[in-house]
Amino acid sequence: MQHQVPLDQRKQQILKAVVADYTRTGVPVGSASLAVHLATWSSATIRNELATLSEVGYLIQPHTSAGRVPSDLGYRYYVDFLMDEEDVPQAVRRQVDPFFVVMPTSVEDILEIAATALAQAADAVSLVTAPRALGVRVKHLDLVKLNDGQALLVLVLEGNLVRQQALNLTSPTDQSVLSAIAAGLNAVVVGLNAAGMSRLPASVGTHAALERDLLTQIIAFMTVCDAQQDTLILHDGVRNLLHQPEFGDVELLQQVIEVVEEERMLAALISAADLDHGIQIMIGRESGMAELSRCSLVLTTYRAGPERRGTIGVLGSTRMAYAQVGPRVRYVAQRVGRAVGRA
Amino acid sequence: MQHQVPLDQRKQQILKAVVADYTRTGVPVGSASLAVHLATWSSATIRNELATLSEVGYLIQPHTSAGRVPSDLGYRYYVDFLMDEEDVPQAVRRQVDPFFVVMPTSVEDILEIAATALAQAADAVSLVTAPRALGVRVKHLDLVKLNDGQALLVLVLEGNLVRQQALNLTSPTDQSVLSAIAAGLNAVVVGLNAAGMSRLPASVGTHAALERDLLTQIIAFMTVCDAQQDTLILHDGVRNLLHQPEFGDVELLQQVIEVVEEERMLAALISAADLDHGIQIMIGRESGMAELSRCSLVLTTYRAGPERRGTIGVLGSTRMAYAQVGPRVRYVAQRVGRAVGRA
DNA sequence: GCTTAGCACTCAACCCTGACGAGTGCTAAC
DNA sequence: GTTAGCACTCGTCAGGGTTGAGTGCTAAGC
Repeated sequence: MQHQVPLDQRKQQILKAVVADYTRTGVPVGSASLAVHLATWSSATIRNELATLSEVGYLIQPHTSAGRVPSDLGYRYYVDFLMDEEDVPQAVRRQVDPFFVVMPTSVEDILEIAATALAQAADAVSLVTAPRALGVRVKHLDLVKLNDGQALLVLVLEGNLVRQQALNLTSPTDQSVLSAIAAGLNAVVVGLNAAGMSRLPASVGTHAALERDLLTQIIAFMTVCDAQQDTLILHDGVRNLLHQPEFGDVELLQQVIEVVEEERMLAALISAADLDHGIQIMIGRESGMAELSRCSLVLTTYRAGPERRGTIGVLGSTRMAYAQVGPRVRYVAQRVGRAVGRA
Repeated sequence: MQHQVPLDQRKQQILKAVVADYTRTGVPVGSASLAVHLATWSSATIRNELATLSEVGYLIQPHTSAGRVPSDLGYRYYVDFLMDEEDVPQAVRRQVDPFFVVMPTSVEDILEIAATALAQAADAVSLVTAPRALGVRVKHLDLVKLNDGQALLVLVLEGNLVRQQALNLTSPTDQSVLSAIAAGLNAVVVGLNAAGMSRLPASVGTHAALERDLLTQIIAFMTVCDAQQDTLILHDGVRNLLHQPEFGDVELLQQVIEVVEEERMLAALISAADLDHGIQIMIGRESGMAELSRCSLVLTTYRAGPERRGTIGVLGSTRMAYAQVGPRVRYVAQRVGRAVGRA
């Protein structure tokens, strides 16, 4: 594949017009219809330019006598240099905002709401990951006796993220003892993350051995939480793919839905994404997944604090309206960040 | 629509053969191919019988010169009187069982796993509701201070179902006070459901007013949990619909996926289902939802105790293999019930 | 030398047609 | 009551002609 050939002014205008037209109609765009929008030049001139744009790989002709369609590379050039991002329209804001006025208590609830809101706002499949627990601190913990051999650990993390896990008891232990241990741990453990907890000095007291053992199990569980966090992906809006003509082909649709439902593959993709600078857009084959060769991903980070970040974005056709989708993803990301931060 | 016309022996055999053939191939079945299976009669005889079966509404002819397809009513007759349920094959058991050997701690995790397992086992969309919280008892509760005006209630219900909710504090209250109140409530509240809690005598002690107020909020929240429980539906396996020829029509597919993603509508349907006797099968338009006119639901109840029941089942094409799907749904339901019961 | 009108050419999409065949209903004979 | 035979129906499919959108190329114009 060629790479980022520089374009003169006119070629840029034409490429931009092709993208705009094709995004709107979904039909390969020909020189004649371009000549209407770009009245400065005749269709013949445009035809010549289209030919060179095809040669350098920015446009593709589905067949000899068809119009042009932007290639992945063409979209890439458009996104990098030509796109004018559009403001999020009032109508969309009014659609999104209500989702965030009800104040849910848990981060999970917020994320689920966000997925629904974004799917609607971007008319695509939305993807949302939980804020990375790495660095997340314990707010409170509790131990509930299950039976002689087990106790249930209830962890309240920052963001009111509640996690539970069965812990093994080395010997039968009363609820009162468990409560005492929980109280003792709460005194020292609050505000620490997994790393901080493992640096705690050995405890003293009547139940030191048991306490130490439980703490080890708790630290292990927190590490598991960290790892799990990365693979959890909520999604919504598969229905939005269905009314798009490019997914009229059921084969294609099936592949995409399988990837979305499988989550694992998306998780790998998303965690590999480099999100430090605003929005990341992966176009077509750039994702590296054959199944998504006709799809693009628009991802960004939401921030609910210096160390609490998650990923949110959409998966849609390569033909999506990037100029609209980007800002909308950012808009929802901002709402989510704020909501998660409050929680 | 006609209703349940009784059939003689031969018509029953023919109807059964039509259902079997059509379920296998997805193609309207003609008299000739039936004559091969039912060697006792000639194709002409069968043709006559097919004609009467069509007249009474059990079969449908897509067009004049096509074979026959079972109508909703035909499937109903088949399911009620003709179907021989098949044992769940070893292969499927071996596919399902591993899902339930890892012991997750929370009911939610089990349900999610169950959805995946059932989707795979039945090759359809699986639907799982949480066990109804009505009658579910509190195992443990805890109060965590959020800020001067709010505390986080963490409820551990039977089945290690953890629920959290922000409660309002009438006045700024220290964590130590909250812990004391939690301890006091734990002493009286454990083992009670919402109804039982509202019958508690007025408490005494230093924080009686606050405690009373919080208890009211807790009871309100538990009631909300009860209601929410009914509308929560997990689903998995939308991908399984895609490789079925009847959903080659994207229109149809879109409607079905919309209903599944919407959840609300399914929740209404499921809660209306009468599940006291084993398995309930809703065929095509029996569900009353136009969008699902080409789909059937096979639902059953899983039991994790006398008062802890949820619904599990599948949504698939009307052309599904009822004789296989029913037992598989029951099989997974049994596993789920057991797993939830242990939790 | 860049632009553009003109023109021949290409090729998917569409429609029409006829052959095919799966399947039917009816009739008459067994 | 059953069945062989037959005319009939109608969807499917392949072939063929037409259409039209769109191209590339060329030659004339500015």
